[in-house]
Amino acid sequence: MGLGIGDIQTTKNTANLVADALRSAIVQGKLLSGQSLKQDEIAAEFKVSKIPVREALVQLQAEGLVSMIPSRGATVAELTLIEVDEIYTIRVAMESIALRKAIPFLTPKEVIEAERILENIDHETDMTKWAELNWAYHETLYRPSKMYRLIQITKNLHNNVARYLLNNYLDKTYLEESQRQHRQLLENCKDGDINAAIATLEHHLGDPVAIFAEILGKN
Amino acid sequence: MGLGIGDIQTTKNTANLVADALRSAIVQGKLLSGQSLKQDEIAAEFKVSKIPVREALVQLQAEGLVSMIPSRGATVAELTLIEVDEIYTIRVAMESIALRKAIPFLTPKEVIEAERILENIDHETDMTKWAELNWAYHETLYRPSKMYRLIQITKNLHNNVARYLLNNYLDKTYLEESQRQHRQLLENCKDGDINAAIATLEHHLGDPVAIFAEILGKN
DNA sequence: TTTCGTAAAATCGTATACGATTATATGTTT
DNA sequence: AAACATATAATCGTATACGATTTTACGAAA
Repeated sequence: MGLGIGDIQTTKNTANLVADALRSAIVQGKLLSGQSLKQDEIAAEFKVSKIPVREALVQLQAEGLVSMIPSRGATVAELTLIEVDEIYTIRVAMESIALRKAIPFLTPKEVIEAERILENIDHETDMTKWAELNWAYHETLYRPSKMYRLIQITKNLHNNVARYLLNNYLDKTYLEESQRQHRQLLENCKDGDINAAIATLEHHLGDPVAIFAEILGKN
Repeated sequence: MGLGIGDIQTTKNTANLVADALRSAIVQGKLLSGQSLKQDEIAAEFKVSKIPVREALVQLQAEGLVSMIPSRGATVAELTLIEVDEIYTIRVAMESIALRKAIPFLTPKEVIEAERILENIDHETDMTKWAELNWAYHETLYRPSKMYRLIQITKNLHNNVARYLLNNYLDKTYLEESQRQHRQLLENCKDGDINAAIATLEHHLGDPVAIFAEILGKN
């Protein structure tokens, strides 16, 4: 049956809940890159034993958010600019595939949902929620592709760069430009213009990389 | 520091070893799709407790090889043909990126290694080892790209379809054709002809999908 | 026979405990 | 003071134990 976003998620076990909490903290930048993640500390914080904490860390390591070295512990994964660039390169390819496949199957349902999310983004001031809405918007456009694996991989990559975005990048000028691009992308999708949509997406995902490179150049 | 194939892997813990063993068994088809993976059984088999077994299962779930439902256990992940198709679509995109980035940095070292692997494939009769060598060949060509995340993701995808390949697909005709394509790809790479290399790769990765679709049509 | 309910068995989930490994502190020698 | 050795503390890794959940077996009722 595979993955699939619509899968019935029964109840989560403790490890899943811990992983969710740690993932949020990392993506939001509350846990900084390189910071050590001590099993006992985390276990105490969540009032659980180390067993589910270890499982959560293994999960997050697989997602690229945590680095683990046997017997030496876990840390919040660090990202070099080269890796950020790699991630955006992968994202452009993956999300282009998703768009190409999804656009012919896009229905008013997704369009309306996307528009609703864009309005929420307009009024959102909390950057953490902004990042969540940002991904929710993109995923809405990709979902009709039914390429759930691709979407999951891309979401992980998005989580990995979200920290960079939130810490180094977001100013009002960018946020407005980002929204303009979101709206243009949605227009392209509504028109069924796949090539235009992909071009807009490439532009949209290229901007952050350009700015990161500039930041790097200054140091 | 990130992932990176060259990372110093200190000693592996028990969970890593169990994950390695289970991964091999799944990729080789010794554990069949849908088969349940009981923690106590696996723990007894490897003469360890359930704790590292659970961590191994979480790891393999993240790789897409295992499905887990809380309180109900783990099974070897099943793959629909639609998912196999999705995986090959992603692989073509990812490996094209890797080739494009790698070819300008390809050195005689990788060329010689790739040729050596191809000779080994010629003489390999064990299909399990054939699959390993097959990936080793591809990875050799991608490594100069230094896109270690992309390579890791792609390797996982390869592992996911290897079962299909090994069970439904491999006959002498295909193996010979596959090797012809491998050698053509290597020539394209040596020539520095990126577009030709990508075209060969697309053809190489398209063949299995076509055959799978044919199998599906019969059922 | 089928359906339902209940009891028993199997299996999962995790807290506790303790040995193993690594990191840190302290003192000694050069 | 710097380098090394040793002792101590901190942390990781996992076996054991036991409660919780799910599955299975079995008998009663429809």
